[in-house]
Amino acid sequence: MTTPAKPLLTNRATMRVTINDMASALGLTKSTVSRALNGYADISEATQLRVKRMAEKLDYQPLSHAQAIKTGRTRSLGLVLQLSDHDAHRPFLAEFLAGVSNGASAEGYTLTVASADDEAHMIATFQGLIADRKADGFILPRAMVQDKRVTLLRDAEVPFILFGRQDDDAGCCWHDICGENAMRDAVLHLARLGHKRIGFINGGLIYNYAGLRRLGFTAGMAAAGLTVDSTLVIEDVVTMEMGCEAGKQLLRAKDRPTAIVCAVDRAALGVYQAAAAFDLQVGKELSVIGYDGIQEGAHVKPPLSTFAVDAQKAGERLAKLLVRRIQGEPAEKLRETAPAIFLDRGSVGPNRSQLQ
Amino acid sequence: MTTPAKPLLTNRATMRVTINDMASALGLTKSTVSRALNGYADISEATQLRVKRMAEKLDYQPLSHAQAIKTGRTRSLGLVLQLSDHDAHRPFLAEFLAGVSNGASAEGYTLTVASADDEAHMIATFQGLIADRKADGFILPRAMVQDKRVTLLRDAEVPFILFGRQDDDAGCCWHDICGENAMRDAVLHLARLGHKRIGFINGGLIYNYAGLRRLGFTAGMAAAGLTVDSTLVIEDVVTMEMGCEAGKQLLRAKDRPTAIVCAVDRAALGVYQAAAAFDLQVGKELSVIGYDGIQEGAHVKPPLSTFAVDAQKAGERLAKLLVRRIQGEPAEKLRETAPAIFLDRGSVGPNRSQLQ
DNA sequence: CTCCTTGCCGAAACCGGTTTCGGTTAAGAA
DNA sequence: TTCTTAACCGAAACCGGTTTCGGCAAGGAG
Repeated sequence: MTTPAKPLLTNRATMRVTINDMASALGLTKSTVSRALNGYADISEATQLRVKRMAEKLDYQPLSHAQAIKTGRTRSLGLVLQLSDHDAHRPFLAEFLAGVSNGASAEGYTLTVASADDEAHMIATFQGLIADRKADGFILPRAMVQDKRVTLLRDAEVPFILFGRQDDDAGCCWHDICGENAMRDAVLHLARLGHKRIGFINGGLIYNYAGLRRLGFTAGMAAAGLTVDSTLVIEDVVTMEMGCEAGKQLLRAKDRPTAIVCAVDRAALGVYQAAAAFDLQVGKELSVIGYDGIQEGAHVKPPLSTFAVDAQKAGERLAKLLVRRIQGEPAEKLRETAPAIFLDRGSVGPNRSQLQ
Repeated sequence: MTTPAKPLLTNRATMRVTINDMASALGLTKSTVSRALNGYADISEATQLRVKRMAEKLDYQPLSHAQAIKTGRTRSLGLVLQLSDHDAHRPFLAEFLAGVSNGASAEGYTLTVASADDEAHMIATFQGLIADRKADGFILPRAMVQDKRVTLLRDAEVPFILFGRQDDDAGCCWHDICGENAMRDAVLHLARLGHKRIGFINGGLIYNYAGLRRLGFTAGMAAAGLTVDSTLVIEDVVTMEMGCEAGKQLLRAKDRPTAIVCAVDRAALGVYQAAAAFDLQVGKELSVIGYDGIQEGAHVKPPLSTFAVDAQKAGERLAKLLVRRIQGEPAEKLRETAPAIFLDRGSVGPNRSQLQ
């Protein structure tokens, strides 16, 4: 057995300036330099300033994984993507990732991304990343009702933040879009246009948002003085195909709805197909409102009226909040929601049915 | 000035087993343990085995950033996404990322992702990641003709791999899909169906693939015994809107093409709109072939015939090749291509024009 | 039997930081 | 003047690894 193959580069061309360089440039010891940069109280203001100026001048930045071996924190955020979940978040993935990455780097953090096929692989991935201290905290996209990630991270005492909310909220912080308000507003908007029989196609029940959006829908119906017909509510629809099926089922009803609210745009696009199968014109004979604001919605005819979520902004907020969590702020202080923006396009119109 | 806020956790619940634990469990020194695990020749086979067994038993894995401070390598791959480029790679982003992440973790590497808005931000991001040693090597998606990333990384002597190819190939390794073969085959397929006037809508000229695909198109025309009408070739089309415009321009020609080959699916979807504007039925009066295999192509009517690329597989290969590059294999040995898979769906038919 | 390798491992330095622990100096109190 | 105290910084240990160097024992050659 021979010595292993030599790496491509032992010493990289770009020689960094280390804390020792700083120390000798300043005539101080490296311990003083370190404490000055970290704002310790036992270093005089004058010295702190001198050190920080020199750091600026020499463009010194401590090597994150060098400090990590002592501090345990590596200034990086973790993000584990689950792929099996019916590509529900693929449309926003690029924006979301950009947001997270920007938010992280604005705070001096980097982003470590992993992916997992199923739940078992997922928790194994988390455990690996935690054991290797690859991330100081995690961003959990798509909060679920029974979220194993939450229990895992809570047990391991690793900071995390949810994109979505959580009922069992101990140690949970989050940033979320108020989907329930959007659903409520959708119903109210339709009611104002004279719609009375309004169908609801909900999203994936394993996700926490589904319960909230159903609540928003029923709240809207109640506020509009309408009663919810449980035969007009279909749950757990996440793809266009399923949306088409659900749409057909609703349109097949003897007292067909004049409007359908969808918890996700993909389902709404499926409803377009169902409407076509029933020779109904969307926006005239059938009103449809979606949620998500995916690009395809702008290209169908008529353009889908929907509630757009700013995935990039959400990613950025999540990253920034997680950093604050890592730095010790209590979880309860780090919970916020943002509204979805209604895009009133072509798929909604006044109720034309005889029943009105 | 007080001491900074205490971090959330000083010692995490999950106590790792360190090399010292290994050493004392084995009755060896940590230097011996380290060399045994790294396969040094001056450690006896018996001891190596004993150490490795114990590592297995105790589930010991060296902390990557602890070794990094000495070795300089942190077992992580870097990926910088550029967002401004007309969302050309967004459709595959999820699959691509999954592939990269899987390939990396199969080799014991993690993935560090960053994003950049423009070129300046991009190189700044690279420099930051390099200075902080956040990645041992980089995956460069979408090889460009003049690729600043390549020159930057070459200068910094940091390993990298291209998704795409590069003319100035010193130090470059890559994995790429043979788009030129796909374009050639598209032409040959159309020629066999009697098409003679074949238009070509090329993709973004800043990318290296555009030149290759144009070459493939002209090679196909030559092989089919057809001459290229330069008025039927439109360059630099990357969005559906631009594809629609380009399609209209082609269909406006006095001797209108009976088939159009598109270097990217988005352009092909634009051609669908153009065809609708000219009251031409795609697949009958106008044949269209795309390239990429994006999901939307399966949902339009008729379904778009296209060449699908396996983005996940590509990501996986890229990660694995990059690891080999990092471990010292010469770049020339790490260049490979894969074919795109033709999906013969509904948008291609025999030439029905009177001219045939 | 001595000398020289060779095989094998321990000791110690090192990587780039952080953090604890003292020690010195100057200022204020007695 | 002397003692105490606070302010400030250096020395050294430490984090979890890697790598160089040197030493010991066994084996082969002379």
